[in-house]
Amino acid sequence: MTPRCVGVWGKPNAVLFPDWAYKPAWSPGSRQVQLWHFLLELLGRGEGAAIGWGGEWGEFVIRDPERLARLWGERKGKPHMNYDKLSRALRYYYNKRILHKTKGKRFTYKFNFSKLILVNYPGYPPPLGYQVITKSSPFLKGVTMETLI
DNA sequence: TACGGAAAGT
DNA sequence: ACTTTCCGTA
Repeated sequence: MTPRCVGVWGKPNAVLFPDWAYKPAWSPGSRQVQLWHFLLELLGRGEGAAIGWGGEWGEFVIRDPERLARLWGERKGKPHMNYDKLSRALRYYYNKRILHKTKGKRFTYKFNFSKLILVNYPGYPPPLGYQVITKSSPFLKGVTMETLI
């Protein structure tokens, strides 16, 4: 099992999550990408046209909602995807504690990284050019690994 | 813009 | 299970 996806919080710092994050429990063989994986992919690539990190830890801003929806639709083979429907999927993340809304800030949401288990996966090297988060990573600002998990 | 119920799709 | 689709409501 290797880490499959990389999200970046201000290069060169990186966030890894393991292979099993792609697999819904009901379907061990499924590799269907989930929306929050996709968002972290785009954020990690620093492709700032559609989406970018916000000012706080885990916060992100959708800069071009319909463009983001189009990209998501392409990934999932849903040509009629739009922001209305994508945002409904984001709202389903509220109860699951994967995301919450940054109230008062347009198109701004925030990852609940503590729930996402976005910590380094011990025993595996980071992809080239990336750095694994550790307890002492300065941008964690005093948040411990135990807190994140 | 944003929310969340309801039902359908994969 | 995780959306996608649709839509009434605030």
